[in-house]
Amino acid sequence: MGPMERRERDRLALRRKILDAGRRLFAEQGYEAVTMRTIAHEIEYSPRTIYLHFKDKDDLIRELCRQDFHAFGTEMAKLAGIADPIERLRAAGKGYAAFAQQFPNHYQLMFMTRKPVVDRPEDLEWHDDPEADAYAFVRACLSEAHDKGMLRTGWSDPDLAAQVVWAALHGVLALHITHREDPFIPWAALDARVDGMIRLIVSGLRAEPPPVAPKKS
Amino acid sequence: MGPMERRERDRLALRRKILDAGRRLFAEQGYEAVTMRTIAHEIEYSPRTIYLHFKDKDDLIRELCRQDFHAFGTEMAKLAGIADPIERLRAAGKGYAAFAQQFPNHYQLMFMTRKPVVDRPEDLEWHDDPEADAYAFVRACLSEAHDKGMLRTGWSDPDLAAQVVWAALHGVLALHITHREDPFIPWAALDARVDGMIRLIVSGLRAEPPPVAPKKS
DNA sequence: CCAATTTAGTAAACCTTGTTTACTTACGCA
DNA sequence: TGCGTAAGTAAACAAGGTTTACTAAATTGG
Repeated sequence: MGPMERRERDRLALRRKILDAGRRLFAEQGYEAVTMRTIAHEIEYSPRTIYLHFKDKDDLIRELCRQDFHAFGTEMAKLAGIADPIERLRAAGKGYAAFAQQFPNHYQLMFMTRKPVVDRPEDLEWHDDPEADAYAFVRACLSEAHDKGMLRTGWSDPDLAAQVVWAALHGVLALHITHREDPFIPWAALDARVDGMIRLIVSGLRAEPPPVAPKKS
Repeated sequence: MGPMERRERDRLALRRKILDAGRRLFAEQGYEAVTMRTIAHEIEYSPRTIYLHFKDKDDLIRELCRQDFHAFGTEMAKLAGIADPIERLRAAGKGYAAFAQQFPNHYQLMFMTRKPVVDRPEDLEWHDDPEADAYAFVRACLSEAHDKGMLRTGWSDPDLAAQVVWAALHGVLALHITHREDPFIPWAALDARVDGMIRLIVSGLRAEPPPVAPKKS
């Protein structure tokens, strides 16, 4: 543990400090309201110092998103214990909406901001793992539901199904975040819209109970 | 028609010139990429001149949005001839998606940008008119469908239904616009997603054919 | 231990962009 | 003709992302 190690440790500590301050400030005030100068002031370093750790503001944001995506994916994965894939999906939808409601600025950064394409291959490696990637989780639920014959015909492509389901919920949250104060729309309560959308998704996807039920006759 | 009238005419002509240049540039390059200086240069006036017609950049944008919303609403109203309210809704969904696909920057401005609350009452007056307000159009379709018993139980609130339906489609288009180049998601074709969403909406909302059909037995 | 080099950090400047101030010009009108 | 208002401009200001040029500290090779 020579001086080199300590320096590297200090370096990482400062990097983390920048990330933590950035996350906090962004969460509180949103992307545009937080300036590099603000972050620098917050951590008591000069603005230039941030650029020793991140190429630019976008790079910093992207790193925050990366971490948040990962944490979000592992959060989703905790629902893996629910046996019924459609119930699992329902729970995932509730969790997704709760996250967006609790951290609208993070949601905005993660799902409502166009990020220039990244080419670094290492950024891709954690994907497709349902343990860490929320999209893969949803896709897996729908794939399983389809294989068990629980879906209507026409939903055999798990990617298409996952994208439609994701988009449906995203729409509710995106409209809430951008238009929540719009006086033109007589908004129903957000919870009602989220529940309504989940209801729409489930009744739109789920196959009708085959003949009815064995009890009736 | 003295000189005063001519001056007023010139004034309005310049205002329109600014709006036209702004619309064109915004449509091509998006909100952030277009600067007041760009617009000024485009119309061959000094930047200051724009401020004689619009309070600030936001005011200019808002006026563009206002016009576009109105045009969009009247476009929707052309579908009023379709008798079946659910089919009418389906056609409106297709039209909505086509607009977003053709003018993604306008769509972004109109539906994906948070606009400070406006207090001018005259900006509200054209609302609730299904002839000019796309939201009111969708709401009316769903209200009619409900009254004709075409919807499942639980969709008696036309505002909630309209907001859920709108959000579902919006989600597809918003994700397309912000994440279309995201390498993390194996996107299905946009048309497939739009059609899938419309299918999901219709099968999620429409009441099942009552006992089956009189033909079967 | 000392000098050279690398590294971390800073102050000040640069550049772009929205916006305003202070001035000029042109025109209608008495 | 001269006055006042309206249209227009150049230049400046302010904010914010980013860079340049410099300083100081620490590591390292001899």
